[in-house]
Amino acid sequence: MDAGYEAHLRVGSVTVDGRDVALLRAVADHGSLNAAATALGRSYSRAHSRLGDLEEALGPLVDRERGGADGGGSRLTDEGRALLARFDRLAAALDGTATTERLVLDGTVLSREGRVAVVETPAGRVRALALTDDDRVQVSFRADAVTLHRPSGAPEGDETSARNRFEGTVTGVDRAEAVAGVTVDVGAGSPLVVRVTTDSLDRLGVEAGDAVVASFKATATRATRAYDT
Amino acid sequence: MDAGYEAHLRVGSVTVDGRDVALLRAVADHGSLNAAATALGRSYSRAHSRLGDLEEALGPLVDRERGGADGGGSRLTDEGRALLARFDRLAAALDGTATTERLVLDGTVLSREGRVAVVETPAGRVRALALTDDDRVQVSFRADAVTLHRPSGAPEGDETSARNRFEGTVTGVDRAEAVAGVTVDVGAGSPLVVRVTTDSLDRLGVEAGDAVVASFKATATRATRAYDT
DNA sequence: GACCGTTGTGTCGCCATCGACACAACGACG
DNA sequence: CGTCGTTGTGTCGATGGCGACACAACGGTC
Repeated sequence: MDAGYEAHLRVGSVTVDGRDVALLRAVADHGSLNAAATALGRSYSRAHSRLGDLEEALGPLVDRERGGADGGGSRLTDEGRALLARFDRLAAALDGTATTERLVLDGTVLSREGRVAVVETPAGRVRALALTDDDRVQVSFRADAVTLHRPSGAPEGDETSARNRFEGTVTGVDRAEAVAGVTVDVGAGSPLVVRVTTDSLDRLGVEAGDAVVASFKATATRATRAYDT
Repeated sequence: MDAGYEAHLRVGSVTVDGRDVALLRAVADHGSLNAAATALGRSYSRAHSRLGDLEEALGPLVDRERGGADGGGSRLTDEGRALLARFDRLAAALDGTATTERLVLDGTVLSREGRVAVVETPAGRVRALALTDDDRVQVSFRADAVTLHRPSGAPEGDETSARNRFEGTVTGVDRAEAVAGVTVDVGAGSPLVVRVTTDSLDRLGVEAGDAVVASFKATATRATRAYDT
């Protein structure tokens, strides 16, 4: 069971999705809407009308020329390129969250203050952004939202804004291409996985068996409904 | 122009989306598939067949009983509840990234090592996960991925895994319900926004005009194509 | 002036999806 | 044994989206 998403940008009445972006990108690559549509296996007429709808809401996205020795063609405007960049950033952000592993802890809410809740979990107390009013929750946060520290250099509460902290021992290091996964036993049922660059890993000098401190921000952790019973 | 997404979980041949989850949730609330379908304005027959497709791929999701004084009814199985919890976590994660503001910096890649690139930006050098082979990139990261430090307590390079760091001065603090947005001038065109709990803010004692250090992890920052000309 | 590959329109029909509807089976309860 | 509100099926028609296709307009080039 793997997680996925479909990104879109909503502007006024239209929502531009990955399909639209693929079309624009193909226009940029092929130099004509006709070639772009056929390259994507789509009909020109549909692509044309869709592009018209997009431009009605977003302003000119492509410069079009017709006639001439080569028959004409279409190229992206600056706005069109900006839209591609914007969508790429959104896709990058979403892709990161859909594919990045998360640590999930069962817990119960002890207190709330606005959207911030203090949750008791097997690994300790955690502050999280609560998205439910239930008190039985699951607390989760991303593997790349956790920063590792040596116990000696771990920050005290008053000096940093990352006040969720677990102390634990490293159980394994999985080095991949420039990025490593460090698994830390923090006393919970499942281990905490932290994504770190291999570079950082070497500087920290962390190995299996070492004691480390893992810290992460309350605003980066979420509490959702547990749905038990 | 606001960003959005459509979450789904892919299992084998079916993809369960928000519509399916809404149906399951309605079943849990109303105690029968019939009531759930009508409550959602959907036809029973379609809801029934869709549920059958889901269960064919996922195993039993609802306990169904027919007959009896009350005519019978349906209730979620443990697997069904687990699916709801799983989807809620995914939705929470995606919702966080789609709505959380990001700082975007234009930059050029100086060097690469695997997927990790060193990028020169107006605010300084940054390590990021590169999603493109282009050298003209935009570096972006989430407002809740940045941790603030007092200059005195800011960690040195060897003691933490968060090695991207900007020094700057606070230009404003926007307190909302339990969460505050701190804007920091880091020398780039647009200011850096950091999401912090008001509690952390008070502990740090940060006010406008103060010098602070902002740190964030390379694995939490992305480099995407800039698309200029 | 003919040619060519575009852009710009409109129409037609296919196909998937979904609501609407009809009807059998079920089983506890009065 | 009849009643009732379910579950379990199937069919029909409306709707929307999209490909396929046809055809005019355009404007450099040969």
